[in-house]
Amino acid sequence: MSDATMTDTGRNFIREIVAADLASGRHRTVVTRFPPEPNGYLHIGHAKSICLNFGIAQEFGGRCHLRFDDTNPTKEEQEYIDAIKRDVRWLGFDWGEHLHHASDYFEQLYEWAEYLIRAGKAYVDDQTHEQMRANRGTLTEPGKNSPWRDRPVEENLDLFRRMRAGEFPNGARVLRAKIDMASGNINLRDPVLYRILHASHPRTGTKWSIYPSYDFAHGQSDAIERVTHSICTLEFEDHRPLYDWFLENLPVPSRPHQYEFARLNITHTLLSKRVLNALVNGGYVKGWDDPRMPTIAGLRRRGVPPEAIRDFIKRVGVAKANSVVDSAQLDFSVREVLNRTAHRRMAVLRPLKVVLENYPEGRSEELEAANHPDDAAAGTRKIRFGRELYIEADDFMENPPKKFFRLSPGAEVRLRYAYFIKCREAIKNAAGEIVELRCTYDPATKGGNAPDGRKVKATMHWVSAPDSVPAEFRLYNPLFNSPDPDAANFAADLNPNSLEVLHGRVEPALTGANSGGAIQFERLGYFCQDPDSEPGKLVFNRTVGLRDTWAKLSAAGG
RNA sequence: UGGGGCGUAGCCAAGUGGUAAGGCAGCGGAUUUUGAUUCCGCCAUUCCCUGGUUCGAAUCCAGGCGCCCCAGCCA
Repeated sequence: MSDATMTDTGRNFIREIVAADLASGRHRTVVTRFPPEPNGYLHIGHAKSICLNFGIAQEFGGRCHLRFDDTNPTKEEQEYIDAIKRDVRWLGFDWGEHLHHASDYFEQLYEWAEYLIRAGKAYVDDQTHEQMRANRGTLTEPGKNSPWRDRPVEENLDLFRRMRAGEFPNGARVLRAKIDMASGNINLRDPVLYRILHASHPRTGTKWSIYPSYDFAHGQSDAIERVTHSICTLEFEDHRPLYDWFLENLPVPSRPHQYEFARLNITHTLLSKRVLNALVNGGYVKGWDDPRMPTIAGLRRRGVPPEAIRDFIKRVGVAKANSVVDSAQLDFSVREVLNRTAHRRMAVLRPLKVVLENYPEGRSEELEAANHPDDAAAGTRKIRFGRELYIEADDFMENPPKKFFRLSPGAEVRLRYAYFIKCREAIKNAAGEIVELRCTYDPATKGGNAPDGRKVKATMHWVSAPDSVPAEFRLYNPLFNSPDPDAANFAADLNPNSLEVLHGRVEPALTGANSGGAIQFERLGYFCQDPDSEPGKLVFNRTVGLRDTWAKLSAAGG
């Protein structure tokens, strides 16, 4: 199934705007852009913007640019630029020739700043940071004009050029637009266009000692690139009048328009670069790609396929209402893709030894197992069966409750692809813990069917004791205890049990065969071999579990 | 009487004057060599509230209420 044939439930009002603009002839081709600031790794919230921007361009035969909004060199790093490019590609999108940077336009932006000065629409302000803040007014009171607001054009030009030349220290002066200090929209109270920053930029080095603000760079960059639809999140709604003001007062080559949508929120997940940064720097996780992280890199390492992320984004829709999507929704999309594609293998997370007393010692045999129950093309593999096996400890209960239909004393179950077995006795150690099961097998049931037609209620997974290999299983729980943690004190909501490590066993067929995609350990869920595990050591990250109605029944006490 | 947005089921989300789509979650049931998958069925007499207009309102009008964003020389 391709993305196009997947259920697309959510409405997307932006797609409708684009379709209407194309139909009316307002635009001949649609041009969008994904404009990250390279100050951190991309997370699944960014995936919404990426899928939206690239998706719309794709759908309408237009193009989508990748543009780094690199106007603040104090926060930006090359590592992030590289990671962002890698993640966008991995998600399945291609910007073609259109890799751009706001810094590509620094010279043009500077010229436009002088243009505004000459038009009497911008001025150099000598006020201190504190004075500016004090004169900005409040949410309910208007601001006051700066004493420097009516400085002559020539003086503004001279000062601005000297700012560029690096004559003044950080913070000494700024260039401001002359709009309206009494506006109800605070963005229009003479916003800052340029500030002095003696900092080295990842791309322009030390060439500049002044840098444009987001507001002065964004819309003009869109115009230079002939972006038609500049799609951003809701918090920029207030900036739209300013975005438009620049485009109307500058000789820009095209007239883009800004549209806003609600950002993505997911339960048990914090999607803010500030918090993710703190998690990495505070050592709460191993890095930006820790499988517990909601970053694209973390999800990838966990084994989430890009198709699942695209499907998830498509399902949640694009609207303007603030919302929090249930993480079960993401799990569903992951399972949806993995169920179709992941090969099946058997494994035990908590091994319990089973000895088949009537199976001849020293003998073993080879059985055939399907790699995928619904896809014969996935082929089969051979697995070894013998007298000593391991089953999942959870699959045995000495005193089973009603409706437990796996192994218990006297009960008969099927070992998948193998034989029916019956439990005779549970052996315990001095502490009273069950350490081994003595069972018998029915040789007539080879392959898993009884010639006399008798049925069993359960089919269990297993591995051969001598032939299986040890493996480490990492089970990831939500990083946060609270469904909706407070970003202000995320540390208080951190879940100390976000990582659980188990030492179990897997089929040897797994060794080396699994680099890349996730596999399903039958009944245990989907796992991905950790790309960073030591050579020769098998480490599996749990991508997502299976729906487990038995777990629900027992949790409910049923 | 600062400005800008948003309120449809437990969670997302369509619907824009003709009698409440779809998905997730949940709940029943069938099939099943994964308690998975798949398949069937159920799940809003009502759309934040109150009035009004209309034959007819989630949709239009008026007035309320609630939530989010904005006072960086961050983006």
